[in-house]
Amino acid sequence: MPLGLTNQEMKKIDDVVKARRRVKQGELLFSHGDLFTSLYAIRIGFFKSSVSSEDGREQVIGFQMTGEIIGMDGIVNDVHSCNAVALEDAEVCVLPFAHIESLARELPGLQHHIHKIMSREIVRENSVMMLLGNMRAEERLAGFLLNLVQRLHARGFSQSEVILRMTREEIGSFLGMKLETVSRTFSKFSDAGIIEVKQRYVRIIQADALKKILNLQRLN
Amino acid sequence: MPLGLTNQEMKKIDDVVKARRRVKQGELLFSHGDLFTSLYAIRIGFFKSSVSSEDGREQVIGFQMTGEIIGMDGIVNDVHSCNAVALEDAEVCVLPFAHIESLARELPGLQHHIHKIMSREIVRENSVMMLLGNMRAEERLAGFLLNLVQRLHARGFSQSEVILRMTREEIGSFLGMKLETVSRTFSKFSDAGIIEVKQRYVRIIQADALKKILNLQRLN
DNA sequence: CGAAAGGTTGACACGTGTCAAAGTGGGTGG
DNA sequence: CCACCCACTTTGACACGTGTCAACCTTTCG
Repeated sequence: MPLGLTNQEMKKIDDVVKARRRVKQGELLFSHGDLFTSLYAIRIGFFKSSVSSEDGREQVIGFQMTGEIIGMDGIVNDVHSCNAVALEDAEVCVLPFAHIESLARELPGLQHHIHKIMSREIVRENSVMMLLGNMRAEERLAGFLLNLVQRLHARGFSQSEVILRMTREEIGSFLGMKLETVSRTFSKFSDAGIIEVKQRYVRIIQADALKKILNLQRLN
Repeated sequence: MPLGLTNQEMKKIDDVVKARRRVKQGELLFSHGDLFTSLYAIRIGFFKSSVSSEDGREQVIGFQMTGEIIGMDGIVNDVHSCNAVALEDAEVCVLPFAHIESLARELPGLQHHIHKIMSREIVRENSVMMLLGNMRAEERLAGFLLNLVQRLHARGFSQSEVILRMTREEIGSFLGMKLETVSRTFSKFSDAGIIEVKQRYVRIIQADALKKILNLQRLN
């Protein structure tokens, strides 16, 4: 909320944001079919969001971390269409959407902020579609790693070291590839000296090499 | 706008919606880097939206038709991040976003409507991610065709016949496959008696068969 | 300490990409 | 108004990246 607000206005927002909810590792924050009432602002922890097809296949549509907002899929039909699972013990602010809307009518800055958050999600998904539609395994994984460390870095963490919160299978689901291919591609990067991998631990040695893989795709 | 509004309120909305813009076939409504000022409601015509990577590859992220709203990608950074091209002569309503926002503060129904539109776009992209990440060529094309005729049918057109407005290459870009694979998959469906194809003309003979291909994916 | 879950690696299969050639249709200029 | 041309589509042969299946290794947790 980076906006010039009076104390009174800040207080109104604080009131909406009061409720907290803890979600243990592996538990659902919400799932497909749940009534939509609120958005959630992640305070602590790491989530994955996914949709599933009628025949049971899962597609991870994103990984969310501290400061990000989830639940916007539920607005259109008053029912959530995707699942949100905590990948580690987590805590969220519950933001009752009806309150948000009424507050947004009073506070133009808040209103615009909400529009931006939804637009950002649309733009993010656009770039995931590029990744899924146009890129090969190496490019996908390079893009995934760079995006992940960039977001972690923005939150004060290392830009070269990560402990992954998700399995190879979940990474693969997100990137549209099988877990074996994820594992093999990690190994390939490791053999090339671009990263160091040991299970969930990943250290990026040559970020430039990853960027190169991401951009100059078809030139190898 | 399916909402109980007074005449006065309707008039305010009409004022915002007054401006029109014509876009000829092949022309851009907006493109990557353009300043964002407005959303656009399609009155007539058929559009494709796409993003492009730094090395020039294009990913079609959607096809939009009458009644749909485009341009929401621009809100987050005040700059459009994707391109919108008319696939046939088209006309849109220009909806200046600042006006929309101020009006939405007065009219809760309009406000919620806007949130729904953005949420619907997020949900749509979720299902495209499922398609790109989990499905094979036949399933993708089946899903594409069913979605297309369903939307056309909702607008009063036939639910079994379509004249495609886009090339095989554009379909392929959207579905994450090459144009030859699109063509081959059309032929395969045609050989199976599921559809009739002649260039841009497609007639769906067995919608059930398409639905079956879409759901029972890995059971062939 | 043992079992279960997750990760790595190998061999092979298969779907889709690539490259090439030929067919089709619509728009435009003569 | 017709014919040519160009963009688009179809189809074939082959290549290659990723999926599949299986075995084995590592780590975590009860």
